[in-house]
Amino acid sequence: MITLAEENYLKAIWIISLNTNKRASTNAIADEISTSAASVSDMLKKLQDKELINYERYKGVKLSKKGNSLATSIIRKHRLWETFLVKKLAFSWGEVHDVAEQLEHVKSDELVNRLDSFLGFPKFDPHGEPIPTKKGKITARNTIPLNELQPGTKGKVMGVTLDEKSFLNYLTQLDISIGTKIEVLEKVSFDQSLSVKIENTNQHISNDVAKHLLIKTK
Amino acid sequence: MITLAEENYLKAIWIISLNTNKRASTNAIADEISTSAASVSDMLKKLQDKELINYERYKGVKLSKKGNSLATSIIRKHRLWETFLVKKLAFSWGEVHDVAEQLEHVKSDELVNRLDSFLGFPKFDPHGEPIPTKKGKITARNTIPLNELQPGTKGKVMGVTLDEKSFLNYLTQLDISIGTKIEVLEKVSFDQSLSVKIENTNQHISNDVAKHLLIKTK
DNA sequence: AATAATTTTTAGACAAGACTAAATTTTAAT
DNA sequence: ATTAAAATTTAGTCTTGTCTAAAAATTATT
Repeated sequence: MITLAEENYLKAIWIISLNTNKRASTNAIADEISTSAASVSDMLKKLQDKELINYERYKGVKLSKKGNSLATSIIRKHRLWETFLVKKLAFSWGEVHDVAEQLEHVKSDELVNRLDSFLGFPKFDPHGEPIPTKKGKITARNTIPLNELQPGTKGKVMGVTLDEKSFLNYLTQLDISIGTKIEVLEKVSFDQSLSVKIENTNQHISNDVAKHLLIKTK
Repeated sequence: MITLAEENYLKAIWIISLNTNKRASTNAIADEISTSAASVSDMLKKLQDKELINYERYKGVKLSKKGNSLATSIIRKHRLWETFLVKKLAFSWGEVHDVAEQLEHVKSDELVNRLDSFLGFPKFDPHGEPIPTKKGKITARNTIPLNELQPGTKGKVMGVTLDEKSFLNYLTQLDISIGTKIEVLEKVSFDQSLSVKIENTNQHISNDVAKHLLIKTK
């Protein structure tokens, strides 16, 4: 049986590996999970014993096949629940994360699969992140971060890559959500900030915001 | 902050007090929660410190106002989730208990209230048990256990008072569910078993089964 | 290549919640 | 009213997951 704490570690390692493609370091995990490096070290040993990760002292970790499939299923649950909360219970973007963080740990394959079916087997969650299938397959997104777009390009917002309340609230303020049409007008080379047209009104946004917005240019 | 274990204890005490109307004994709690009496003793002290119960050594416990309101909200969550599972995800009676047992511990008032609204503010769960409102109000049922009915009486099954897989599966086998019409034909005084007519076919059921079936005689 | 800085691990404690065995209190039975 | 039985509590351990401080290993810097 896998514990709640173990699940959170697996998820953290999964997320870090996704963003960096390297072995996850002890400190990175400690950071992701908001705990001490010592606690991480302890836990890594336990996960190693259970063969959920591939761990060498001082060298960081990688998920094992078993560990990866478990982590993927947690991500699947998290994103399905977020979809449920937004689509069915009318929560807004910013509010769902904490609740989904709890719901993702409910253990029942039957439940997840029925929820999946109830939602119509969605491929992406409300943030635009792909939802792994029952078998662990993840649909690739053909999108590009807004900050990499050339001036003059038009596209549609397909997702975000940062799940933070303050960020999502700011987007709401800018009138940006999934599906919003956006056009890059000008790029300031000094600070990489962008002038953009959002649904016919001009706005100026920082590179920090732009890099977390996923755009499909068709 | 209240822990998961504490929530389970409060719920156990709530359930025992409901059935007996007396102070809950240490052993009864240990039984309900499948743990040792020693563990219960330990926990009661902690709950006392938090003023969630009213506890005197060797005298059993009663929920405090605060404890009762917390327990009620857990029951509310449990029954709302069971309703969701059956009504929206098409689970059957017998399957929902274990999953609801996990879901009831998810912490978010917003979630519960939206779920309640999504389900149309149901007053009873799939087993016929009343669902406490947001304010803790519990609708009384005007029903009577089947074993207390006189021969010749007709009624409708409104609920069950035992949430056990084997029991619920047996009911399915007998073709009994919420809303089923039932008529008491004869009562065997030796073992209190009953001859009943269920949707036009005659069946014979034990007192043990009958006492857990709630009937509305109109 | 030697030293400094950083990262990671080990050692030792602690809190929550559980257990078994033993002691104590209450209740039942003679 | 004693004694026997049952219920409850206390004492002492154990596991999980966390922490701080100190030690060890790795990486960076001069």
